Amino acid sequence: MLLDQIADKWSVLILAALCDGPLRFNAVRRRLDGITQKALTQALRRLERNGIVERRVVTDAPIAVEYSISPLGRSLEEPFRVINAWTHRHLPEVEQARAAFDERRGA
Amino acid sequence: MLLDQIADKWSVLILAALCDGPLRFNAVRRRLDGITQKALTQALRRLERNGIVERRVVTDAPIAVEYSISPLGRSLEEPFRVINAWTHRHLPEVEQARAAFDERRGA
DNA sequence: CAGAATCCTCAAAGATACTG
DNA sequence: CAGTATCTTTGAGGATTCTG
Repeated sequence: MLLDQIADKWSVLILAALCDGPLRFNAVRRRLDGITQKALTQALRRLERNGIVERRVVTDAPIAVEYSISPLGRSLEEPFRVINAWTHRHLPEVEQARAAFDERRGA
Repeated sequence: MLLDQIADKWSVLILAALCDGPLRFNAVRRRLDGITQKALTQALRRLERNGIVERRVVTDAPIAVEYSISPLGRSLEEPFRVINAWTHRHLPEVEQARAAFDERRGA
C-alpha cells in the first residue's frame, strides 16, 4: 500500500507534531523521543517527496529549515481518523484474540 | 500503529483473497504470486493471532487447513475502503510530487 | 543548525531441505 | 497437504564522525 510509507511509526508522529504549525528540524526531533537524526531525515525526505510535508530553507545565519504539513498532508486526516476509530473500537477484541492464541500454545 | 501488522503488503492481499470465501493454505498461496511459504505462514499466523482470520483444520486425509475471515476481519472493511478512496483520489498528486522532487535533484 | 557519510550490527527475508 | 527447521543473504537501523 501507498499508505505504508506515510503511516509508519515515525511518519505518523511527525505529522502529529507538525499538525499545530511548522517546526524546524531539531524542534521536530525534540518532540520525537528516541528518534535518531538519520531516521528523522529519512522520514522527512520521504514525506517531502510524497508531497505530504513542505520544506523551506530559511537562509538566515544560523541556517534554519522549517517543515510544515501540505494541503495533501492535511487530507490524510480522514483516513487517520477512521483508523484510530477502528483501533479504539476493536483493540479489546484484538488483545483478547492474542491472549487466547498465546494461551492455546503455552506462552 | 496496530494497523501496521494487518495492513502490510501480504496481509492485505491475503484478506482480499479470503474476502470471497474460505481457502486452503496452498489455494491462498496460488493466488498470491511470489509469496514464499514461509512468508505466507508468518502472515497467516499473525492474522490468526490478532483474530483477523480463523484457522480450521479439516482432519480428512489428506489433511487440509482452511482459512477464513473472522467478523473482526470484516470490520476492517471501512478503514480499507477509506484508505483506498484516499489513494484513488490523491495518487495523482503524490506521483506529481514525486516527479517534482526527483526532478529537483537530478534523477 | 541541518544533514551527509561511514561503519557496524542484528533481525528479517529468501532458499533449501525435511516431516507428520 | 501444510507446515517446521536450518542456513544464508540482504539491508534497515543505530552510533559516530564530519561539514556547508
